[in-house]
Amino acid sequence: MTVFERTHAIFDDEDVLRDDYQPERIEERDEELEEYKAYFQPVINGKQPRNIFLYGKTGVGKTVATKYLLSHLERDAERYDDLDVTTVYLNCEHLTSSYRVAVNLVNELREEGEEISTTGYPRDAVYDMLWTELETVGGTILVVLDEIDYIGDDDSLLYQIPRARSNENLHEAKVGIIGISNDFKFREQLDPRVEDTLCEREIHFPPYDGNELRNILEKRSALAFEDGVLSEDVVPLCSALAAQDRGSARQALDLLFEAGDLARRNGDESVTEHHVRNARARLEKRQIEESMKDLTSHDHLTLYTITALTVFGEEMPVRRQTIYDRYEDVAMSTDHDPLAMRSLHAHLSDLVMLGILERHERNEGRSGGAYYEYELGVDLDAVVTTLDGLAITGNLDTDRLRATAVRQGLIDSS
DNA sequence: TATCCACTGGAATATGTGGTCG
DNA sequence: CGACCACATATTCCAGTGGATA
Repeated sequence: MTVFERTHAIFDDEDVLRDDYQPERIEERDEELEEYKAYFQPVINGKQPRNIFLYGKTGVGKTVATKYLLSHLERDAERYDDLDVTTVYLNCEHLTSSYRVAVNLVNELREEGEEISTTGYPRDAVYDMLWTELETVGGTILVVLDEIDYIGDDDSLLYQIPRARSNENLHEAKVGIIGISNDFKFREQLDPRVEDTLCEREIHFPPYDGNELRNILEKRSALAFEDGVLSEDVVPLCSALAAQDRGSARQALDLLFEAGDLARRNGDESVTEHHVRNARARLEKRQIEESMKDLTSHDHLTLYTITALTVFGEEMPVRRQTIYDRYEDVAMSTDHDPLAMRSLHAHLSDLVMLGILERHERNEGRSGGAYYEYELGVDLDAVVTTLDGLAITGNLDTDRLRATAVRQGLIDSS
């Protein structure tokens, strides 16, 4: 009997498919890079840097292009003795105010161990610290604020930075902001004065089409996979699926990686269309589960309530009052104080925004009035799996939930 | 066409948490 | 310690809303 068997290596270097991989060459973005490069020219000439605003959906090369150009810029600037270029990269994900972004910038610029805490200081004190740090660094400083739309409508920092010199907050340092956003509407919600300065140069990154994605995937897969393990139709399929959806290279690369990973785990010799299709389903499910994990406890209770209503035979979709009645019981049985109706309503709206719930508007006029009806907007299996892993549902019977759902054919029994 | 139902959702305000500073 | 700060969440209050019906 054979105990050990040689497995087939699928990947040569899987890191090439990862999010943080920085390719030697950026594919399919020649025009954008050309434009982008031109906007950096003043920096090399020793002038005040321009503020630049990049926008485009996720996975269309904004961040990769930025990191690529900035690393070249820093390197090329070293050839000039009178030039001192520093870049600071900050991802603003979850930083929902100017204050938080400022705190994170200060910490980014400070030595390890010298960081400040995220609350407690007056706003102006943090801004002063920021000016001090920027002055200490001096020279030309390019601040990249990725996913800047998280900052919402509190844009005072974006107003202050470009004006720091004329307000005598900065003397030595020349600061330029590079704002990156997924959401073009963000621009419109800015204060007009901020929009003027921040968006003085802007570049749009369009989604990739199928052919572009195919080229990108071919270049990457040549490095990532062992020779000959990809069957012919894998790259075209990943490209086509991603192109149909959002035109995101990120998505196409994730799909390719996941397909390879599945093949590896199954001990298969090659990656086939079949793996890609499975990978897609797995990624979708995982994405739903991820999005549900960072919700608040009352979001989870709300979600549990609706799931329970779905599984235990309530007529779907359900109205708010029905949800609320059940929710009160659920909250009590898990040692939570039930929230007021208005708050539950807010949680329902949040879940709708996240696509986890669906909401239908109904209006029965004088006799019935206007109201919403809610139901789950995502795969029931994914919801039950997530709820099962949560601490708050400890004394709720998620096993019975799943068993009942399976019995009713709402979930596959696998 | 005015009415009226059963909500919705904005705004002001309150509460609780985790922090600085003198 | 007490005064103060930022922020996430809740609560309270209530002016709309849109369409079936009298």
